[in-house]
Amino acid sequence: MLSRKAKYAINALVFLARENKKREPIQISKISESENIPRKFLEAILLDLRNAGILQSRKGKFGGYYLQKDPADINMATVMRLFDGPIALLPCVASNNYERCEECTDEETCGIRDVFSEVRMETLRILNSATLADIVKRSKSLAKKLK
Amino acid sequence: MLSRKAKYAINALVFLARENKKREPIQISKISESENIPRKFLEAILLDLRNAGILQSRKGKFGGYYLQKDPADINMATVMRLFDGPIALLPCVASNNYERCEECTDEETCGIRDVFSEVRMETLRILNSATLADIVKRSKSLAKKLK
DNA sequence: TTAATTCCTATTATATCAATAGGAATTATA
DNA sequence: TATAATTCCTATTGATATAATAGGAATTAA
Repeated sequence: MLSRKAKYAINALVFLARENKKREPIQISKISESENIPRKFLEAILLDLRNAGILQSRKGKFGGYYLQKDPADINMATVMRLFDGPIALLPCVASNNYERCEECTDEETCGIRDVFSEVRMETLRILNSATLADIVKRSKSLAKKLK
Repeated sequence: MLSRKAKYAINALVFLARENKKREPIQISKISESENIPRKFLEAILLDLRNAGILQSRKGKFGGYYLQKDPADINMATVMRLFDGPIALLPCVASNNYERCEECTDEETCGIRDVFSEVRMETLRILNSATLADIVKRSKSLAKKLK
């Protein structure tokens, strides 16, 4: 499961992509209320997103947060890695944060690794192409279907 | 990432599928040494697998554990759920353990949910068909390629 | 009776998660 | 320049999960 941090981050980002096309500073409290995220917790999350170069901020009165990049250039894999670490389910199939499994005797012929490497590939295929823009589009398409 | 419990469980099961076709009781210490899993920790894991109906045990002298079912009928999704809970990355896309996301206002048009529902489907497609038999086969096939 | 084993409960140490608290620093504007 | 509104930053907390370990009861084969 995603941590709450990661889920809240995604919700906040999608909110900004959808409601703040002009990229003006939006206050934490505004996002917190709209997306039902505890105020102080969100504060820490947005700070992390800023330090990662995903959000920009303006301090002081009328300050707030806005997207630094185009919504089509921010994807779920990036956000998830930031808060929850590697996407891979085993350290030995991570390609960013690769680590050998301590208990493993022969990585090259490991059938378990083979399976989880496949899982990682498919998961990344989806998460890399799931950008904020894509998610907003999906929402609209779902809303259309319903009416 | 999988917990160590889940990873150790998988390693132990694959070991039994590969090395114990006759399904005789194999002692904890044997599995522990072969697979480099802490003895006492493995003990608890095997007990869980037995309580879940995946392993059988015999007590007393010459006792031990062996597979209860055919290796083709034990898959990764089942084992992972047992130790690490739902496969889904969001509670709202789990179909076994479904739960509404507290903060969510409109599940039906949620683009995030749409993405993670896709991830879950693809992941389960792979994990459901990744049986112990399949994994042993993959190992052999990898070994063949290497020589 | 004994040795070898699983079974079961409790305990521990560490880390992670989910959040809260409080105040410093910054900024717009009246 | 004073003030109100905000982000920035560090520390703390309580709860839960993780990764084990300990010790002995119960069971079984010989």
